[in-house]
Amino acid sequence: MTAQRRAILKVIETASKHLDASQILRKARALDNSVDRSTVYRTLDLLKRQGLIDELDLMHLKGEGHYYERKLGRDHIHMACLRCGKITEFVSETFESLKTQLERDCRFHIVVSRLEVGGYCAGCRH
Amino acid sequence: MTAQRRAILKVIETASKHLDASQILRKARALDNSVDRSTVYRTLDLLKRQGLIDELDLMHLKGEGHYYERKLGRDHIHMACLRCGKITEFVSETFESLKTQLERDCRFHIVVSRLEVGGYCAGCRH
DNA sequence: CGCGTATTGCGACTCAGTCGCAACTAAGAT
DNA sequence: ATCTTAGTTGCGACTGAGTCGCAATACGCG
Repeated sequence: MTAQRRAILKVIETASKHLDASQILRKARALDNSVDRSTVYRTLDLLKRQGLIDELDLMHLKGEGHYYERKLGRDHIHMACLRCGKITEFVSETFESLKTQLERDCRFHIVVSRLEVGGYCAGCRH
Repeated sequence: MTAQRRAILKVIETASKHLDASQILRKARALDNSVDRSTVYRTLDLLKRQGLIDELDLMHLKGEGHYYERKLGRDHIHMACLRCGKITEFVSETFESLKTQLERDCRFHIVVSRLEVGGYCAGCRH
C-alpha cells in the first residue's frame, strides 16, 4: 500500500459522481502531486481485478473512455439519457433473479456484470 | 446508398462472429478495395443511430475496441468467459420483463440496452 | 444528361491506454 | 535500526481506436 494508491483510493471512495481515468488523475494529484498517469491506470486495473470497482461506459455519451465506481453490495443498472446526459441508477430484484437464472441455465459462473441502458428520461421523453 | 456502404453492410450481415471496426475494414476492402477507415467508422455510427446494429464491448477481453452485430428481433445477453474467451449469447424472457419494469418504474423510454457478463463458462469454471 | 447534396478518401490529429526500464520504496527479516 | 528484495513508481515513447476538415467524387433525382 503506497501513498499513490492511497490517494487514488480516496478519490474513488469520496467521489460524488462517476469519474474517468483523467479526472481521477487530476483529483489524485491534488492529494499527492507525484501520482502519474500510468499509476492510475495500473491501480484501476488492480482494483478491477480484485472486484473492488466497476468499470462503466455510460453508453459512450461523452467519448470513448471509461468511468469507475466503487462496487458495494448490490449491483445496479445505469440508465443514460440520450438527450440531457443524466445518469440514473436503479437497483432491481428482477436483475438479481436474471443473473441467478443465467448462472443456472447456462452453467456460467458470473464474476462481473454490467447492464447499461440508453434512452430518454422522464423529463426528456417525446 | 453507395458501393462502400453496400460492402460494409454485407460484411456485417454475413459475419459469423462479432467483428470490430478494423476487421470490418479488412473484410469490406476485400469486396471493394476503395473503402477507407473513416468510411467504416462513419457508416458504423450511422447504423448505430438508426438502431440497425448494436455495439458491444465483450467485457474488453481483447483490448479496448468495440464489436458490432446486426440487431434483429430480440435483444440478447452476452456472456464472456474470462478464461477461454468464448462468447455465449442468451435470450431471456426475464430480461424483457426487466426492461419493461424499468420503463414503467423509472418512467424511462429505452432506446438501446446492453447486458454483458464476465465469468467462467461450464468448461472453465473452478 | 446535368446538377446539388451527401458521401468519400486522405492525412493529420487527438486521446485513452500500454509498455519497458531504471529508480525507488514498503515492509518483512535479521 | 538497518538490510534486503520484490513490488511499485515515474518517465517517455509508443500503439491503436476513433475523429476531423477539406477537396474531390458519386448518387440519384429531375
